[in-house]
Amino acid sequence: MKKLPDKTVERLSQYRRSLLNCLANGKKHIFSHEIANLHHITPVQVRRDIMLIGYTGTLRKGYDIQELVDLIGEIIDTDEGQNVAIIGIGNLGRALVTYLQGKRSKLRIAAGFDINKDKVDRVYGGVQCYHIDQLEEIVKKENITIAVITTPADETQKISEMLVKAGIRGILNYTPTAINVPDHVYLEEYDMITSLEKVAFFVKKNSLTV
Amino acid sequence: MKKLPDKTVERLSQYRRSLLNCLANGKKHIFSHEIANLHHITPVQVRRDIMLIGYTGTLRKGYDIQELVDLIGEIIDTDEGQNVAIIGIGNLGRALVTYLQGKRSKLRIAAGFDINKDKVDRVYGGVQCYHIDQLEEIVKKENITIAVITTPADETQKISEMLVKAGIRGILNYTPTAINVPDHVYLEEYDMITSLEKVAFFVKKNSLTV
DNA sequence: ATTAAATTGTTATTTTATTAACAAAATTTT
DNA sequence: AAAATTTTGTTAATAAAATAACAATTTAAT
Ligand SMILES: NC(=O)c1ccc[n+]([C@@H]2O[C@H](COP(=O)([O-])OP(=O)(O)OC[C@H]3O[C@@H](n4cnc5c(N)ncnc54)[C@H](O)[C@@H]3O)[C@@H](O)[C@H]2O)c1
Ligand SMILES: NC(=O)c1ccc[n+]([C@@H]2O[C@H](COP(=O)([O-])OP(=O)(O)OC[C@H]3O[C@@H](n4cnc5c(N)ncnc54)[C@H](O)[C@@H]3O)[C@@H](O)[C@H]2O)c1
Repeated sequence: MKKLPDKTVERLSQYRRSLLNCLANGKKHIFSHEIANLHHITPVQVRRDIMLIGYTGTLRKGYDIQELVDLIGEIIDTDEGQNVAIIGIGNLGRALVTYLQGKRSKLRIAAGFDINKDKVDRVYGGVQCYHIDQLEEIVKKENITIAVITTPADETQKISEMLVKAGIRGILNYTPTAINVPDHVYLEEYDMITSLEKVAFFVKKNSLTV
Repeated sequence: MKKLPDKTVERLSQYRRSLLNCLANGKKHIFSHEIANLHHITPVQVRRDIMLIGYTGTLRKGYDIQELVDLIGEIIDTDEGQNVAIIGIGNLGRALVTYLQGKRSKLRIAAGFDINKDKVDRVYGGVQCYHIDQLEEIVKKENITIAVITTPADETQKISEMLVKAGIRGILNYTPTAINVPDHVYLEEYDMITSLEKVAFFVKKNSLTV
């Protein structure tokens, strides 16, 4: 398959989320404009994305939801699934563990890591918390490929180096400190303040233009 | 000023975050390539963004950090600041309150809302939690313009309608249920699973192409 | 049986975003 | 003093993403 646009990959994940929801409600088929409505985009965008992954719906019935879900799975997921570690079992880390665990069959939260004695060796939302010193050992043992960083900001760079050294292949960084990783490690960073400030900016703009 | 590209607005927020950090470390000036390194982008992108907001650095010294921070503030913030409500004081809501409160002088977390008797009338991270029935009253009293939704997913649509009715101007939705709002309300949605799946996809892709 | 309506799939066009190119100015080196 | 270097600011070019246009097909309506 030819290279999928980044934005298409993102949207496929979003489509699957709502498609799974439809399935849960007993819905079997869906039209491009229905998907579009669920995601604030145009039906053409939806059809184009679906075209790019080589799926074909049926005229008048639309897309078979289960087939589409399966195909998106083939694109995003690996057969065996990937194991994920949460680094820093604080407020956000714990919230994430409970949110993510069990949500996707091919993403397993395999371990948490912390430095605080009170947290180490406890279980949070079904996930074992290890001491950060055991990172490399557990990453290897559990075949963890992805890490989510939710430690204090000033630990971020150090943690990211440990993760790279341990052989992690992808990092999702929720701390406000940007990090640098080698090319073979995929990095995604997100800061909630930026989302909030984006909202603030457009609210301000709208009030001015009205 | 002419319309700023969406992406520029996002980056300005990110620049400010790291610039504030530089200031805190006593740094006074910064070059475009330094900002670029902190955000995994090119120096040209940085200069272009800064050009768009009409700021001019000095050759050989770069940008005056304080001036740049102030100017970004003039763009993103309002003079009086905006008040924010967090709807749903669960795991994520509480994490957010403690994270956001006091981080930006022009964004004040003015109230939390929940439906659970145990949470109502308590204070979390300095923020008073009210019953959701008091939404409209408090939104008006505290002049709240922005809401962050962190309730269970099946409450999302109902909550968003209440928010619109209460006069909220911008919504940041962290639940996995997309919502629909009128044009005059700015909506931003984010799902952590999509970020995680994006990482998963690119990790998979990288392992294949190596 | 014909026409109209709905819907997909795909190419073409437009818009938005990023990157490249380079002139201008300040500083440093020779 | 002249040449080289560094860095900004801006326009031009390219790339990526979104939208529009429309043919093709199926079903429904007349
Ligand atoms: N709370 C939020 O909603 C939120 C939102 C966005 C970003 N963040 C960021 O996420 C990070 C975590 O936020 P939080 O509110 O959960 O903070 P927190 O203090 O509650 O949690 C941090 C956890 O990391 C652990 N830790 C510290 N050093 C460590 C190390 N070297 N190795 C492993 N674990 C270590 C601490 O023991 C603690 O359990 C912060 O950087 C924060 O800025 C938080
Ligand atoms: N926990 C995470 O890291 C995470 C990450 C991404 C998204 N989310 C989403 O964020 C939402 C909250 O997650 P959580 O883990 O904090 O859940 P939670 O159950 O801990 O918190 C939900 C809170 O909302 C309150 N609530 C319920 N109905 C309400 C109503 N009608 N009005 C006001 N408050 C109401 C509940 O009393 C509870 O306090 C969920 O939709 C979840 O899918 C969570």
